[in-house]
Parts: sequence; structure tokens; C-alpha cells
Amino acid sequence: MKDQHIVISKATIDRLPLYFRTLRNVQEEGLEIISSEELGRRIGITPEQIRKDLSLFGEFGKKGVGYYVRDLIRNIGEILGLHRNWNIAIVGVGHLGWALANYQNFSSLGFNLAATFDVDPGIVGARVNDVPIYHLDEMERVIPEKHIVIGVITVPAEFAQQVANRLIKAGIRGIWNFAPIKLNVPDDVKLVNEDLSIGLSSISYYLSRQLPGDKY
Amino acid sequence: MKDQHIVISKATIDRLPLYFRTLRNVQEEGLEIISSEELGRRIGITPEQIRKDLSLFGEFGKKGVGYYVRDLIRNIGEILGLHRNWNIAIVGVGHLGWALANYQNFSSLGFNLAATFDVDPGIVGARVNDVPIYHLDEMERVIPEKHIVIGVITVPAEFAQQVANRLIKAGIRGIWNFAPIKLNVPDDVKLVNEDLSIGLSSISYYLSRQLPGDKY
DNA sequence: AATACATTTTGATATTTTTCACAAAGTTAT
DNA sequence: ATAACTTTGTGAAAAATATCAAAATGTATT
Repeated sequence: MKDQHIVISKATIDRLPLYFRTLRNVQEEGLEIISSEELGRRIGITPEQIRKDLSLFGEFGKKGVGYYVRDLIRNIGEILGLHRNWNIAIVGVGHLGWALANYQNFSSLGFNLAATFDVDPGIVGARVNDVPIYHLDEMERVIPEKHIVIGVITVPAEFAQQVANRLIKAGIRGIWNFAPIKLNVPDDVKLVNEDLSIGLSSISYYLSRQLPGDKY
Repeated sequence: MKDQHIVISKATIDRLPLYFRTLRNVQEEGLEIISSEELGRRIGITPEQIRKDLSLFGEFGKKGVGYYVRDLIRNIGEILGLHRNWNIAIVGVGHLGWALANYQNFSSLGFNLAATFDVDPGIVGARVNDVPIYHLDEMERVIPEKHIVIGVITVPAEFAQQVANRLIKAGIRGIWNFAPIKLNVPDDVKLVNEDLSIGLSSISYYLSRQLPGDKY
């Protein structure tokens, strides 16, 4: 294992879930060993990149052989902290919050939806995917009680900052923000923004250059 | 304007929607002029980065003054092709497809949801956000008919590749893929993957290092 | 047992991206 | 009109990231 203090780049961290997912697919196919070459082919990434990324955390492969799929899944899972079963909460049970609450892939990664919050009296008290919908005002009680450490913000942009503030006050350590706005959070809270407009806009950008009919 | 043939980095393209969105907020506040300094402060990015990014496309600012908000919005909008009103289709009206169909931010960016597709007889024929839900088999007819150029894939991973194939055959030019699988598409089709597991996994990674109780 | 082959690990190199620093150009104050 | 600010645009430097190449190690073959 390498020095804990070298900083791993965000690009590397973002590739690890890709390796993890692909390896689990590989495992389901019954393969026990895979080379960086073959893994790279399946992900669409160079084998050097994969080996370099992994080497930042340790030596997981076997020269002349490749990587033992099961071991590598376990190792990457531990690197990503996916063996811990994090409790998460979704704030804002609108269309997107509802969809995320029903997204099955999260539980398979070790994330356990423990609570959702909203203010709409029409849905507070009901359940989504068998998880209770609490009123926002119960956040300060429910979050510590259920040991929730990650909050998902799917409220309209104008409420996102105050929701973030309350989540943090309630003890949350990580925020996954879907509201299209810049949130201010203290340094010890990990913030990840999921900006859905970027994906579509970038498709638009590339198509504009490919398709005729415009100056760009 | 710069040489059309220099390649703009993906990182730059991904920042433009951020500039665009923030500028529109600034405009709503009534500001007519903004400096790269202030814009950077609001986005959480250095002003040099903003100026460098913009300079790749032209000279949009005024020395000693800043950027005229309205002009810069128009210019970035044209760079991103957001002035074109793209017709898009969503394939897979499950929880996520449903949520995206109801996501209001897209229409404000010039994306027009023209059709959705599914195979579930329980929903085919109905409407989502006032847009018809067609059967998948109507894709080949509806997509050219409605001049749809961008397809959003929100079907389970195991069907994603065949959906992509059919979309492409039907004439789609860009694909926004939410299925957690690597899609193979021809070079002239722009593919953008939206991998929702990356965001959560990276929060898990950082929290694992911050919180006690594990070897990493 | 020796040779050929496969594959990881890793230091070195190349490339890409960001930051720096300053000239150029515009504005404001005296 | 001049001087002091302000802010952009951009070449140069620095930093970060990815690729290359070769040593190390293990496996398969003769």
C-alpha cells in the first residue's frame, strides 16, 4: 500500500466506480481472472490507465496473470468505502427524488435509503420505496437517530442552500446536490454536484459543430 | 473568433453550461455587466479559467469593464447550440425517465421533449408531462417524423445497447445514456454517459478517509 | 531447465490543463 | 490631459494527468 498522504486525483476516483461495476459484470459472467487489457476494452479506457490508477492504492494484480476478479472487487470496494453500508437520506420527494428513491443500483453499491424528507402535506407520512417520507422539520431528529451521513438534495434551487445548512447542522457529512446552484458548505463536508444540464448541453455543443446550419 | 479546428477540451465544454446558468441568474438579478472575478466567485472557479475558456471562442469582454451579461449569454448559448431548440426523446418511462420528462430546466435550455417510448402496455398511449408515450416499435417512424435528434436512454442496462442501435438507425445524432453500461456507437453519434453511481461512490470514498473506523 | 511469452508495476516522458503575470485597452478622478 | 485604476486577453510557466517503455515476475512450452 502507498503513502496515505499522496492525493489521488478526482479523475482516478471517478474511474474506480466504473472498474467496480464492470468487474461485477465480469464476475457474473463467471470469469475469475481478468487482465487490464480486457478490462480496458470493456470500459473503453487504456489498460495503462487502469494499472496506474490501481497502483496508487496497492498491488492488486499478479504479473503474467492479471487480476483476480473477486479480490479486485473487494479491494476497490474497500477503497471506495462501499463495504460500509452508508445510510442516506433524500430531501425533496419530487419527480427526481422519487426516481432516485426507487433507483435499485444504489442499494447494490451499499447505500441504504433510511429516510426521505419533504414539506408537501400531501405526501408527508406516506412512503416511497417502503421508506418513510418525513416532514423537513423532523430532519434534526431523524438524521442522527438513523445514523444518516449522506444527504441527497433534490429540492428546487431556491431552497437548496437552506436545506444544505440544515442537513449539515443535523450532522450530515456528505451532500449529493442535484439543484442547479452553487452550494456553500464547510470544508469537512464533502459536496458533489450532479449537474444534469451539462450532459445535454455538451451533446448540443458537439451536434452543432457536426450538423450544418450554423456559424459554429 | 479563433481557428475552428483547435479542439476544445471536454473540461471547458463542461464549464460553459455553468457559466450560462450563472449568467442567467445574474441577469435575473438585474445586473447588466459582470467581471470574470465576480462570475468566478459565484461559480467557485478562478477568473483566469473563465477568461481562458471564453478566449478560445472569441473576445466577448470589454477591457476595464467586464462582460455584458446579455451578450455573453447569447454568445455562450450560440457556442453550446442552445439557440436551436433541439427535439429530444426519452426511451424508457420508468421512474428516472418519468422524472426527466418532468424536469423543467431542460425546456429553459432549448430542449423540447417531443416523444417518449416504452414497451409497457400499461403506459403506452398515455402521456407524461403532456408528451405522448409511444411503443418502442414506433420509434423508426416517430423519430424522423418529429425531427428528433437526441435520444435519452433510461432503460435497464440489458436493453440499452439494442435501444441505442434502434435510435441510431432511426436517425438520432446524440445519445444521453443513463444505463450503467458501456454503449458502442458509431463515431458520428455523440454519446454522453450520465453515471449516477460515480457521484455517490466518490462521496463514499472521501467520507471513508475522513471518518474513523477503516484502514483506508 | 531453459526459453518464450504474458502481464503487472513503475520510473520517465509527453501531453494536457491550469495558473501566473503582464501588456493592452478602457474608465474614472484630478 | 494626465495619472491612477480596472479588467480583459494571452503567451509563458507550472502543475496535473496520461502514456510510454522497460524491468520484474510469473506461466507455459519445449
